[in-house]
Amino acid sequence: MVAKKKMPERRRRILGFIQEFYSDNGIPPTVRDIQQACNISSTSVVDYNLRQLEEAGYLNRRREVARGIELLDRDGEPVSNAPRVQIVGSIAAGQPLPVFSAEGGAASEEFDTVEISPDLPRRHGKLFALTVKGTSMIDALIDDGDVVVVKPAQDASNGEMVVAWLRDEEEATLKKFYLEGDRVRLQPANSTMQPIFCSAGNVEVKGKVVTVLRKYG
Amino acid sequence: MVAKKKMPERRRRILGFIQEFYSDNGIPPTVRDIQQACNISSTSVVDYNLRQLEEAGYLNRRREVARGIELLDRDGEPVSNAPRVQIVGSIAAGQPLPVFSAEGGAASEEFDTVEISPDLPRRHGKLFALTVKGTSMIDALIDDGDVVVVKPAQDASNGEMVVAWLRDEEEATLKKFYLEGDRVRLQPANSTMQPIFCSAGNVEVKGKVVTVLRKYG
DNA sequence: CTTTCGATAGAACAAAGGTTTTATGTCATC
DNA sequence: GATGACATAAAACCTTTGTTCTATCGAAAG
Repeated sequence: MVAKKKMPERRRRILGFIQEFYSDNGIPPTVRDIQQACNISSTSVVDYNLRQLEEAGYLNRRREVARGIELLDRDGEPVSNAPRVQIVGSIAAGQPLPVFSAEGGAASEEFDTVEISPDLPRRHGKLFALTVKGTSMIDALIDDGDVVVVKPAQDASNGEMVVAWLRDEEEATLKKFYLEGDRVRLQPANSTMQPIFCSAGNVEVKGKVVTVLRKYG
Repeated sequence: MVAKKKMPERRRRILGFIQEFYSDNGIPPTVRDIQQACNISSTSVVDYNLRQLEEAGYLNRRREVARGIELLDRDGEPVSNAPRVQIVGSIAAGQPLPVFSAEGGAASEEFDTVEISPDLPRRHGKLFALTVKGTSMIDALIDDGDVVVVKPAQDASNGEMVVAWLRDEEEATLKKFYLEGDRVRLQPANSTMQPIFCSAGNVEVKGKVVTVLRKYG
């Protein structure tokens, strides 16, 4: 059994950045890209850390090739070049949502991600994902364990599926959004279920649902 | 309307090579990679042709960046190398399923396809997809218009989500499969719904559900 | 207190890779 | 035969980018 030491903070950050950069740009970052993004003073430090990461099996470096960094998965296989979005937290009735740092501040140390279709970020830009806990979204045809991919937004047009935060109830939910006069109708995706009505002031749109990912098996 | 002249052979070759190289290596080729692969005597010739291709909208060059070639599709959007699966038909209660030509003969050029995550074919091999018509699958958390990605199979292990054909009822459905003695329990994904029981002989497994795709907006 | 080791720095070097410059060849057109 | 767009060459040039060298620092080990 290979001992798994805890990875230094900076190293983890580097790994995350490579992932993000590759998703965003379709090509791996250079040593200096990493240096800049992670506030590292010298390229040699980046090189040092990359060597460590390579030895630990997290990546592969093609020598004598520019941008030769290749991320590996846990089986040592090259990671797919499909874009990935971060799972920034979970959503469940009654639980507060995680803070949305759409800008992706220096925070976000967890690099739990899901692979998505390349056309999603192309069409919608920056995205994030939430894990659904529990079956409270069952009326939106979303099951426990499903992952919801969301585009950040503060408002919505009628008929769009949104992540809505109900202030009074202190509850997050996924519903279709309809503004009707001074109140909002939140319609479950499931046509056999009844809508929720509440005052416009009570509804805070957090984002629009782009897709749902469900794992079988 | 922009006149579309026929592209010189060499240029077509270059374009093809870039595509192939990127698929194989996960990073775009350098000017010199192209030069070598296409038997071109000088990098300047490659550069010249790349400029032509860029002007014609086939690709994008990020200046002052190594390996900055980015292929574009007909809409001028970055091309995706994500795999696609064919939508071979639709599934709805009471309707026969389309014939499964798992081998996917040379026929069927006309079919719609959906883009999927690269890890799906990597894990499951050859796949196909079905459009869900109507809300009869609502108990499986699958809505009208959803697309179900399926791996061909003739049998299933307990707990797997399958495309099942019920002989007597002449009905296709999506359920979790459980063989219990001489009968089969078909359990909806939705835990609030009741299972269906029927004789093992009445159930014909057509495939295992790998994922569900739902479009919002 | 010294040694050792992981981690960080700064600077320079060297190879890779994008771009430019200048020259040549081809072919259709007038 | 001259003209000009189009394509090809060879070689140099210079920025980007990977790599190396040497030095420092703190914490754990002896």
